Amino acid sequence: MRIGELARRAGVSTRTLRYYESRGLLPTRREVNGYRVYDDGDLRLVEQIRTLQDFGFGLEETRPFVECLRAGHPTGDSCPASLDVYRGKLAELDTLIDELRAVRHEVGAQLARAESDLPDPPDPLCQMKG
Amino acid sequence: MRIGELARRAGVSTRTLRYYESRGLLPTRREVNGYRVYDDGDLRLVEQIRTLQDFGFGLEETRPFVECLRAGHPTGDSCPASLDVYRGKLAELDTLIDELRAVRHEVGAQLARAESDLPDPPDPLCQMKG
DNA sequence: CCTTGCGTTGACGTCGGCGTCAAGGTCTAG
DNA sequence: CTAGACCTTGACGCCGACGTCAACGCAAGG
Repeated sequence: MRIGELARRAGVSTRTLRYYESRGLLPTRREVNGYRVYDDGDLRLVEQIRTLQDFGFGLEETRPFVECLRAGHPTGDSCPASLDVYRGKLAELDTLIDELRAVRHEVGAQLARAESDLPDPPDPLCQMKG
Repeated sequence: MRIGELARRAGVSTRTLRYYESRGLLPTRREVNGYRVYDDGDLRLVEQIRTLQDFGFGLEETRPFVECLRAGHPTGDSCPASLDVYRGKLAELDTLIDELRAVRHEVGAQLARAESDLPDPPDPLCQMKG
């Protein structure tokens, strides 16, 4: 399989695949003419990367998973290093969510205060008259 | 007051102030020699911008607040446009928080599954022997 | 021979909010 | 006169994950 087919099957662009390769996440096997050649294992690598990316992982954070798969393990998270990344991400998410909730609370309070200072323009069809 | 003093009092860099000006958020009054000149009202503008930025608002989102202040209103959120930004941000935060919680749930599940498949290396001082 | 559809590398563009020079002008104190 | 502390504009750098374009090679069909 060449880069175009892998791209189609993985649902990414060829540019993305070349970028992953430049980051050392994909192997660099070539045909005689210089074309990149891939197999189903490489498809799994890309799928693993995409899954994690969709979760908001940075590319570097996917590296342990990729290396785990390339080492022959059944899944990308069959290795301790991957689990550490999971744990780190959980902590990061917890922190972030807490911060966002605090901000949400703040903004909500500001909105409430501002709304009470400046009551919104009354409905013209249902205006209070006295 | 000139740019350096405003920067100190607002706790930002002069670069930041010039950037705000380039975005049309700060006025462009000058002394005879070309130096920028500011007053306390401008300090309030910068403080308003910083407050919102700390909440995660983009610069463009601070514009209604800034214009509201510059229009002479007592606070940046004394205008309907500002309230709309508040409301939009609240919706955005709610969506984002929900997404992050979903991701957190997913990642947590993956970690649990992977940990059960690959129990962590037992404590070397308390290793099971039989 | 020519087109079509693949592939290749290299390099610049994107987005936000500035940081960080570079090269110069202005004003004040000594 | 000079040092220094301030100011000016302009322009490139940064981060991440690519998009997009240029200019070219390779292979097959008509």
